[in-house]
Amino acid sequence: MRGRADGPDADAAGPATPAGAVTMQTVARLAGVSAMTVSRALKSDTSVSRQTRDRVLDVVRRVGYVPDATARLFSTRRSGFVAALVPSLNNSNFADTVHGMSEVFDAAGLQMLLGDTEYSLSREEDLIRALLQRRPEAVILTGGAHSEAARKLVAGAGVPIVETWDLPKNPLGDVVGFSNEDAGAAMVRYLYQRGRRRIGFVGGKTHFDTRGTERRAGFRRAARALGLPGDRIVLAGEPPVSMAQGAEALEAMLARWPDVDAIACVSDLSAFGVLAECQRRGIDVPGRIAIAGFGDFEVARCCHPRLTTIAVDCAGIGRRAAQAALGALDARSRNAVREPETARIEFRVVARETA
Amino acid sequence: MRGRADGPDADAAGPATPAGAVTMQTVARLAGVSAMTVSRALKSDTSVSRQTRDRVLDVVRRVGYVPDATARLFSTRRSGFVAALVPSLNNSNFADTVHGMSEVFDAAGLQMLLGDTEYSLSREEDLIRALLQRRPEAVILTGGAHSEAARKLVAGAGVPIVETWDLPKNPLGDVVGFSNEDAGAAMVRYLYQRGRRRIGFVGGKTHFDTRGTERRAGFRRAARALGLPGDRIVLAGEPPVSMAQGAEALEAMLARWPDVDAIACVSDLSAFGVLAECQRRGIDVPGRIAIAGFGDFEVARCCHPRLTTIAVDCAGIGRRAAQAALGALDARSRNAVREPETARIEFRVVARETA
DNA sequence: CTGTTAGCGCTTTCAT
DNA sequence: ATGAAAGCGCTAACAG
Repeated sequence: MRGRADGPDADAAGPATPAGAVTMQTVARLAGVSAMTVSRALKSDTSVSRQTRDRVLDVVRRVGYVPDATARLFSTRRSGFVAALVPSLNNSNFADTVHGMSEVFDAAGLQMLLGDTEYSLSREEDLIRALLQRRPEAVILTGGAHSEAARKLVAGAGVPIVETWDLPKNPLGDVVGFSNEDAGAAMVRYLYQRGRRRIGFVGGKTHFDTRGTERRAGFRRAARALGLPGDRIVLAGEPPVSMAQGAEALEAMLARWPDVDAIACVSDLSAFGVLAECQRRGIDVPGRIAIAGFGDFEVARCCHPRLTTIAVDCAGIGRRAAQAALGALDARSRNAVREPETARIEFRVVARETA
Repeated sequence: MRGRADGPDADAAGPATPAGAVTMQTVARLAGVSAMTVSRALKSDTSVSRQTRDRVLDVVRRVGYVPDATARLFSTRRSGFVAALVPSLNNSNFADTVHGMSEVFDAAGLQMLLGDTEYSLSREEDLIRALLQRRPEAVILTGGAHSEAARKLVAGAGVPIVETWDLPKNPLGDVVGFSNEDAGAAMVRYLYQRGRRRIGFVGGKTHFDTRGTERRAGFRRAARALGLPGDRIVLAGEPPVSMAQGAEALEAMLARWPDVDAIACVSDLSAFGVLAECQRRGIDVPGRIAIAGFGDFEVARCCHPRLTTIAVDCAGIGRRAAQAALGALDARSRNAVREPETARIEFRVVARETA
């Protein structure tokens, strides 16, 4: 029990540490030492006698004392937090990236404060505003597109910034990403190589998903460079484009360009939707239409036929982003100069059965 | 700019609020008022003259002052945090639940501290230990199975606790869930109704995924009650069971029980794996084998043929769990008594094309 | 080895 | 309408 003393009335707001809760003082009193000694005993400071430490730790166990990280970090003028924003937590690619980050940050004793921008720049700005009030020691953003206000906010926070999943023109700090445009182009070239000449693209409607937009731009550029039509583009809806929207996009694509012989999709989710819809309509894949996705989602590896896609080391992006943040933090603590770096992550076309 | 004064040396740990950063004091000085007045102006306290407020807010904007939530909440003896643990963030069902929670908590001005237990009770315990140091104002756990130490820890924190996605025998506080055993049983009865008599089950190996284990128990119970064999169970690997493991499980199932005419799976992911493998082998679904999943994942709604499954309102679980936490917090703040409640969430069999 | 003092940035409370 | 003092739980720095 945290042993809230039975004070007359509870705090109005439901305090996390109600008056009368066990604090370091309580432990100190019970152990007959000063708070400072408790503090030292807790951090295995060698300058506490074995005897004293044992006595203190015993009390700690008995009363179930849990140190208050907020107070500790506050007094240290640190927050122990890192803020990380992703377009969606309900997306296996970003979930993997978050997982990669948390591995590294956990080991460094930093807590992650997660935000889900829902592919909206204004929501990103709001989240940044809210999260900065927690004084994160570093901020990790997805992509390079941010509102002007958001850029000012994070830049003004004076903490390391890492942008991921993209190669921004004007980075705010470190970058761990890859060129989504190149990825889009690579897929077109792959399809060309496989003999496809009438290639379409299925993507998201708006520019909020800048990565998707860039893949589309890469599609167009590469198609034209190869002398293919680059205008066979179906915008399937707001990002993130779902499987169902992929299915609908097939319909739209066939209505407008019935002779399409390959469809590159902004993600495996929409690609799988296209595939399923082809199966429903009895369209042979890849016989009549080849399909390609992006992201190497689990479904792409498992479905039948297996989806050709582009694989990126999502968790690796997260780990490297976290390491970059730690590197910047470390340089700062050593008062060293450290130029922000851009790490280009590999992507590769994974040839499977649909294209 | 947070305007770090050019102090001689930065703090050793890369402080979130380095000495010399803009604080309320700075703003106060620049506006020629006391910190207290700044504080009031910021919270639109009416007891500040329009003039003064404007002047203060002007300075705030000019220097880009961002209030320090840690300090504010610390002084209020609150944390503004809610801790939420899920078995996996990379699982659309739980991601939806988290999303539902964050909707409600955002509106209440509470920040979520997320933890990913990776289906491990010991990791759950570690996470609880770590998160409690942040003094969350409420704790939301998935399921009712926790280590003894974990139970003690959260119970001792003296904050509202909500358990989700299950109906624990000995709840720690509020519950928002459903009987996974009933869900497993319901699917068997559905398959029976559709004429299936040789039903198998594909699930996870260990007991860490208690929800999966319960669905399996429900399968067995219902099968026996109907006079069917209840032992056709393939354990496909550690939870969460992947699509690929589902595919492997089909092989194992057919090797041992070649006449199986229906396969109920612990989740849509494994079910989809089974489906894809059937397609690969030219096994007619549902002609020769019916397949059923759980969770109504996106892939289940979109694949071909569409997966029969069990749907749960995942986001709703999150919202209701958050509301329960807020309810408990509110009662506490009003010093009212409030008995923890158990909310039974509906689930329903969604009949589609695979069964 | 242990204790004392001061203070982190903010708000609550009481004065003015 | 505004300010001054005290303190939230903890630790850095210095004393002993």
